[in-house]
Amino acid sequence: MPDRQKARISSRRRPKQARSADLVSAVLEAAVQVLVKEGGKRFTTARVAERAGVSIGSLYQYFPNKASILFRLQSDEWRQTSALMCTILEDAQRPPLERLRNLVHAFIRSECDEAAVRRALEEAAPLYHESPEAKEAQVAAERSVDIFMRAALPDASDATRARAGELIKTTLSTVGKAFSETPRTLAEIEAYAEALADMFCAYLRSL
Amino acid sequence: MPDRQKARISSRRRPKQARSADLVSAVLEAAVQVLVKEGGKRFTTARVAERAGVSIGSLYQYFPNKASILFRLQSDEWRQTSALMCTILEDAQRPPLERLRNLVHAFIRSECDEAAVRRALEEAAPLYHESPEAKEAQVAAERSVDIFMRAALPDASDATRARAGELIKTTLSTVGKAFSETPRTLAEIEAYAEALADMFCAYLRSL
Amino acid sequence: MPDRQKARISSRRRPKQARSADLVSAVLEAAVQVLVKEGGKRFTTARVAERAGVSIGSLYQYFPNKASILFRLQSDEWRQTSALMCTILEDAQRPPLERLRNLVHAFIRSECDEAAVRRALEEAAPLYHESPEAKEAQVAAERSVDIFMRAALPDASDATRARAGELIKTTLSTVGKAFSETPRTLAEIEAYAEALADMFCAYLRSL
Amino acid sequence: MPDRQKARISSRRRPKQARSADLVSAVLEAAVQVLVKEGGKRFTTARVAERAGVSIGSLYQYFPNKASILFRLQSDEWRQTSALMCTILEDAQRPPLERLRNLVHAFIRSECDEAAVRRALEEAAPLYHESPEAKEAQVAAERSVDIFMRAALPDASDATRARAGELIKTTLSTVGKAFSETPRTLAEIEAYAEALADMFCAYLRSL
DNA sequence: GATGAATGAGTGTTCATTCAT
DNA sequence: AATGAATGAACACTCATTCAT
Repeated sequence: MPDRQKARISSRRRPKQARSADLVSAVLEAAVQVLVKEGGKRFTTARVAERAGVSIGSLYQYFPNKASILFRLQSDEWRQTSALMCTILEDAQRPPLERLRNLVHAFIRSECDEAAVRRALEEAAPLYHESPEAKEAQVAAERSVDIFMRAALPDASDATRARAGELIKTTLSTVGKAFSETPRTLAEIEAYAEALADMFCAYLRSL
Repeated sequence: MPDRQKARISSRRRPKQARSADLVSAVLEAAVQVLVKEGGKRFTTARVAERAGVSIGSLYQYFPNKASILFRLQSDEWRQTSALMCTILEDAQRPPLERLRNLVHAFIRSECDEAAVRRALEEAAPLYHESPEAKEAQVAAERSVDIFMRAALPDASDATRARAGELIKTTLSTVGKAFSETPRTLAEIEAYAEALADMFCAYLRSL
Repeated sequence: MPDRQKARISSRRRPKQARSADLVSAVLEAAVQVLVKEGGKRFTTARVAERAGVSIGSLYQYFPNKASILFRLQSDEWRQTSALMCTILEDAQRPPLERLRNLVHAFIRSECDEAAVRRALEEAAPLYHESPEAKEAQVAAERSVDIFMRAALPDASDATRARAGELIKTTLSTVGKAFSETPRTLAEIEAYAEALADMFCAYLRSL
Repeated sequence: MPDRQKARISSRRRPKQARSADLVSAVLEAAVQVLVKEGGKRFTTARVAERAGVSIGSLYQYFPNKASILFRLQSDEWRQTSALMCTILEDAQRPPLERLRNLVHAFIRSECDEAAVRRALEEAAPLYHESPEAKEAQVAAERSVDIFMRAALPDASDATRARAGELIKTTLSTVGKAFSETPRTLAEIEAYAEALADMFCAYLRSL
């Protein structure tokens, strides 16, 4: 279907799609603002549309319902975090455990940055862990972790490696989330990340 | 009917408390059912009252508002978990790392048992981390952890010990929560708990 | 019916009735307190009963409904005010216009004293102007006014006298009410009463 | 249908305002009906919306809360009454006391007309004496009264004039209100207004 | 395509009153 | 007679979503 392809290729320049992209990003930015300034309970479509300078009707043209806005916010965040993880974990220049240590620091820092939005997001809606878009990013991250684990535990069995990878991934993300729930100083962040990295390294070395 | 009489005798002494206790527990049970069967979004005072076979008015006689029901559910759970932790951690019979391993297993199992309610609870309301009742249980748990850490890391500095204790506590609770979010087989539970315990032990040994 | 009379005569000493009188007055006092401290909107039977140290059931034994409490408060006040008016107006010692001047002063002062209760009373319920008990007191006051008017306007026609009496009565009560709506200093009270009395005297002299 | 077209043309210019004005006036009319037919206690937003043929949601689009409806009714009335007073009092053609007499008659008549709504209004809510809109009208009326009093009492001191003006204003409004509380015949209205005017004139002449 | 007025089901909560004990 | 737990109708107000223009 060449037409379709043409459309896709040229899409970025077509005025409608450009406009819709503007609208979508305006809505998303507004959503973040509403979330942070008003809290999850006061996160309403009307308020988002108003702050975005867009009519509710238009908002509903691009987002089928309120959940889809929150959902989109969440998967965007996931995508960013995944990209970060991939970049650091795949840095073949450095030895595995140093990469892991870097990852932990970067991740904890990034969690603390995004804490306000994340908190409001959770307050506003049940979290959408199962979204297809989120899955995509997760798969990429998963692959990076696998590659990393193979480098870190070259001699372990596949099962051990999988379990350890899973555990580290979960620990990093949930502990990072919990830690960032309270506002932290830079020093606290570094100290906590260091301890967490210590734990991971000790664990990997023990396997 | 001697049983009945006994019951009568003991309830006649404190008729109010007994009746109100019935009502309170009926409401709490109903709340759990509504939470699990309908989800957090459909958790309404009316639905809880109806399922409890109680009028809304009566519900509001014992719970000042909707949040207080959720809150109560949560702090009851907290109390149980804390008690469990204290019991295991303070078991001076066993060496520290064995106690830790036992704790991890018990905790993960208990998290999986309570997963449905917990999930719905989070969906229904921002979690009430700061409740005085919850605090009390937390303080007891904290103390147990301190005692345990002193046994596990007798030679470490106070700062190291505190940080390690904090990290293990957070990791156990958040990872347990995340793990229990998806339904698990017994085998999965055991394997995961074992890996987590391994990580903790490796960490403590490394300090 | 002698039995009935006996009962009536001894009523004050019979323990039951004494108790009920206590209860009634406790409720009425509590009602005033609730009215003043909580405002008309928060004037509920439960709150009144609680402050009176009485069960709601008992309250309802003596007052058929919430309105009847407010109603009773109101007619008690009316009775007091009427008594005051009668006393002053019928004071044959003084010339009519002096009596009128005294009445105006006394009335305005008394209105200012009772302002808080009156305001809350109005806020709590539509006023019960038509109560039989209130009527009784009003009739007595009416009679005093008539007597007074005859003394003040001996030569006027009955119609004129009736109209003037009616007008002065209404003016005194409504203007007094309006004036006392805002808190006043003693000096303000005296000045206002003086002006009002001036107006009445000028009016009566002109007839 | 030229009339229709004219209407259309003028409404097309401000379609929002025209429609919203319709809705607002429909709600206000419905509010008056509910107030008069059902009484202040049964004055609910739902009933008003229903009688106005409008959804509750729409009602709340134009009135932020129940009080605002009552409030609007009240201030509209105030505005009308103020305009009436200004017109009559500032009529420099006639001598002051004749203007006053005219005012009293007009005012009492208007009070009797509006009695039903006013009564229900009072029953429905504590009166909103302090509204900014009401204030505006009151200020205009105040000014008219000042001008009038200067014409009526050119030689009195400022203090005397102020007090007399205040007293007459209060008396007229409160007595008018009380008088109109009961349904009256035209003859009664005239007679009462005459007596009231007599009292005012006698008072002013006496100063 | 864009708008935003209109909708109305749904929410948490109160409180006058009843009635079994 | 006294109690106070139980009732449930009623309320003000919100907000996701639709659809006529």
